[in-house]
Amino acid sequence: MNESFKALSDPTRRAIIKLLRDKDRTAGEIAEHFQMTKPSISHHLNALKAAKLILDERQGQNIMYSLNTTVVQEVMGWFMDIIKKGEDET
Amino acid sequence: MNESFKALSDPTRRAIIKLLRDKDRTAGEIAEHFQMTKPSISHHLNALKAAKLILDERQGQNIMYSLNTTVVQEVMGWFMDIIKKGEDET
DNA sequence: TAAACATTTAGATAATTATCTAAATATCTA
DNA sequence: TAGATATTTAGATAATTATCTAAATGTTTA
Repeated sequence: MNESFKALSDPTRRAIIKLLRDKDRTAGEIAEHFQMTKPSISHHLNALKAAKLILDERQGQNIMYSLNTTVVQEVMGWFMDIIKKGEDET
Repeated sequence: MNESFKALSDPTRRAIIKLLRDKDRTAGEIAEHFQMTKPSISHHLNALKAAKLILDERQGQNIMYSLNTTVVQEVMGWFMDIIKKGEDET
């Protein structure tokens, strides 16, 4: 969970997640959306991968990245937990 | 929003939020829960305050901190947005 | 008003991280 | 198999951040 929060603390990485929300994309396609070198994007992809927020699969020359919605939901659960407590105080 | 995510990337700060979920607490009460100096906790409280995730109000000698659930919900909304997209793809 | 208490601010240091360039790895195609 | 393409890894550097001690600020009470 800590890895996830750390991964999400960077705006570039959150933007990558939003890109992957729509459809799976290769590392190159992802990199195109940013004014940053490919190695830097690769570094960010690694952080997201370490947190299991995204999944990678090689497809020929490309590596296709996809969103791991399960883990996104897990993190969202942390927030739900914060919000919901207090409800049962009635 | 970036401030919020940055603030949430630290485990101490997330623990502080969980403490405030149950009830409002003074800076001293919060500090008691951690093996860390009060200035360090103050630094973390500042980060949370900068993100508007918590609110502070002086009460005599103490400063009482409380959770700003509105902002917590806003951040949770970011996750909802990630998850919900794809639903309307049917 | 002086002493005590609660908290923050300032300044220093060590650790982490974001980014770059250069080089390595993996795959495809001619 | 050689060259082209896609991506990552390595190594360096600059910026950010977490933490500490010491000092300052604000409040209460005797």
